Amino acid sequence: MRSYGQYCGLARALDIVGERWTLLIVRELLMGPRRYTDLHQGLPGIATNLLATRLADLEEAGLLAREDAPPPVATTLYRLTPRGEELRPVIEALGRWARPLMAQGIKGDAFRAEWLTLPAQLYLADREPDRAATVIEVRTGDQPVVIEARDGAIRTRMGSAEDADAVITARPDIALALLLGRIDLPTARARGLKLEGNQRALRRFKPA
Amino acid sequence: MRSYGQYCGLARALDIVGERWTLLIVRELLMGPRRYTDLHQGLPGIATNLLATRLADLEEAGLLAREDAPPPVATTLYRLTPRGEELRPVIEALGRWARPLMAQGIKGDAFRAEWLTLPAQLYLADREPDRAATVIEVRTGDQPVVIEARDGAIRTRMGSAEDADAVITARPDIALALLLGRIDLPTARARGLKLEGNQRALRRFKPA
DNA sequence: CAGCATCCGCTTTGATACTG
DNA sequence: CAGTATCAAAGCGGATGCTG
Repeated sequence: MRSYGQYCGLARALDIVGERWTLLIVRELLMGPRRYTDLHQGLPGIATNLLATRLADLEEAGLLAREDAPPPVATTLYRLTPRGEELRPVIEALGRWARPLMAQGIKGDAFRAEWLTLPAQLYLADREPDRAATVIEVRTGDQPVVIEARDGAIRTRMGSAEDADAVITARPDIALALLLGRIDLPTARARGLKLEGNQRALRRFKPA
Repeated sequence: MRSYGQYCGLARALDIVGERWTLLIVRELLMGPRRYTDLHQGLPGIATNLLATRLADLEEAGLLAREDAPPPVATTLYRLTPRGEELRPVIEALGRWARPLMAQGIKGDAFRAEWLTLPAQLYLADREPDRAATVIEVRTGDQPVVIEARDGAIRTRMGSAEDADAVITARPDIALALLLGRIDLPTARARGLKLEGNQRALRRFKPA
């Protein structure tokens, strides 16, 4: 554990969460407790030994705790402690700063549908908070995601929606550009996006 | 420039500002334009070649720009671009998260008076916004700092105050603990703190 | 002296293989 | 499934040298 050796809040924070991969591990755990294998799959590119040492460091720093999963599965789960959860505003601030970076397209980068949660929460707002909920399903590759506008808030969850108002199938950067109004529907379609259901559902979402 | 290669805002942000020392350089520049030598002194422990490459990376990423200082000095200044300034909320979020870490005392860490700016802004509030300004000078070692409560806001600046209501001379962790109300004045005095002037001036400040 | 670039020993990281 | 072991490559810290 190398330290900056400075009596400065930023430096001490970075002593704990500033190493490579650490905040990305926290990102994964902010979506709920995970098994080692889940984390490894959610962090493409990380070496397994690094993941193991980071988890040990985070546990020692009091940001996460191991726990035994309930009987049927009987494995180890990693869960953020309250102190670890307190990093959410940090990750949100970085996520907001990153908005222009997401507009640059996916290039050759890896992508997991779970990662849509962050931009959906940070970049989208509900244009019509007083109307009944609008639900869309987004299919970008590995897993479908449900994005829902309800009561002025945006919620996301993994999985399919029986009652989706619309279903988008597209590359993640195209889907995001459409939802954020950076491109219009014809342009998105020209870039391979498929839309089923009621296309008016999209208007429910506006850039935050 | 190593990349995580993930289409995720957090990962892309960390591709740019996640390397060692980078956010600490931004911390320095958030306090105003600096010369190379100022930066080197404000970042105890950084290797000079690392500072040079980080500055080049930050310039290429559009977060800072070099400029020539006005005639009398005639040197190069490094200044954050607007995009670089937008990192302020990120550093503030990390600074807030670090609050318990600052309570752990200075241990053997290096300290610069300028670093008091962050905790003063983030951890202190004005208890009596309607009264005339209260000004205190804090002497912690290298340079004096002025902390001022005025109109409900906390301001800091480097230097001395002619008209200070009180002057504190102490180790930075002791001064901070006193201002934040974590220890009382007798305890602080027992730990070597000296207070001149009106000790009621301290009551103007409360923990944020 | 300010502003780097170069070199060297050490630490961290990444890729892969292996184990209970 | 959940890691540990191994080793090469990259990154870092410190010292020193170069250039205006």
